[in-house]
Amino acid sequence: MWHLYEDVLGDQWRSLIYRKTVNKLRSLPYKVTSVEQIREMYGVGKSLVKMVKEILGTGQLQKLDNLKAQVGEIQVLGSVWGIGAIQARELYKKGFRTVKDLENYSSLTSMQRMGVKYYDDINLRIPRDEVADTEKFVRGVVETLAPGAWVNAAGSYRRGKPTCGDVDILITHPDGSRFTSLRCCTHSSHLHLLCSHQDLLARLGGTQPDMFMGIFHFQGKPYRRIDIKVYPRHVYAFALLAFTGNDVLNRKIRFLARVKFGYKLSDQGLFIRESKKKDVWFTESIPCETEREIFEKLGLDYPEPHDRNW
DNA sequence: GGGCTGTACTG
DNA sequence: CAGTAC
DNA sequence: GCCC
Repeated sequence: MWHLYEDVLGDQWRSLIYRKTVNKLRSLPYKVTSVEQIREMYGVGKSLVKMVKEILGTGQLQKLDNLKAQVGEIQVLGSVWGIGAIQARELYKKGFRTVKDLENYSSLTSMQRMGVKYYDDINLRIPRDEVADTEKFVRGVVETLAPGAWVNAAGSYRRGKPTCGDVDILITHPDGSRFTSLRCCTHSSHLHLLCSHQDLLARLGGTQPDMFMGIFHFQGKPYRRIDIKVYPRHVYAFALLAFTGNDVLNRKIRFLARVKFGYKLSDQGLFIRESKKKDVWFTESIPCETEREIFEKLGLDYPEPHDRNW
């Protein structure tokens, strides 16, 4: 249901609530059999209780069935990488119905084109072993470019998930002076190094040289979504935290950082908000070498990556 | 009623 | 800027 | 959607 709100209706807030609630109920140590078990839960209000009640009673949810019927084929369009709710509806209006319909449509962005081309592969889950192999492979390539560099697969892989939706790789170098050579990793010239192994298919996004978002083809496996990002060492802990996620955890701690401390937390640091009269600006980042330090600065217990699946 | 993370890309 | 993605 |  939250997919519907995300991909078709473009209601990110309902989508978020539904997703959070499903995860919440799923993570309970018992199976929900009565609404009394959830009535008091924070973040579960009248509407959700009602929905759960209906599901428990009838085994289905009318609202969802109606929605599905209404939305029909638009959802498929909205589930393409690079196509959001608005474009999905636009395309539907123009007569497109399936992903295949989009194959020869010229007015797609490069991201959408790739999303269409590899639609089936991209939507497959990736076994974590394969992510580990990919990480190892990238590490090998990077090592030849900048010996001593750190290469870590983040994302759901790092959170210990058995399968992943994409591969998210972070790179840094403990020696700052080596960093410049490292940034080349995401430059097209060095992506060619990866390409020469017939593994990296295409470059996309990021004129900024330290990020790559694209498609990866590895060892005859299906085509996979991969992000590679290069960060300077002094920011690495923040990047690792941000791209390990999950996103709900990020939002939670960023929100807390702001309202409780007046901080701004992002993948590039922890900044103190300064203001004088109307002007607001931020300080240099509070230095943190490790994720643990970041949590400490925010007065939070350190959660292991596998405890960040919110 | 208004906020709900913060950042960067494309077009 | 809107739209999309992470 | 929920919470303030």
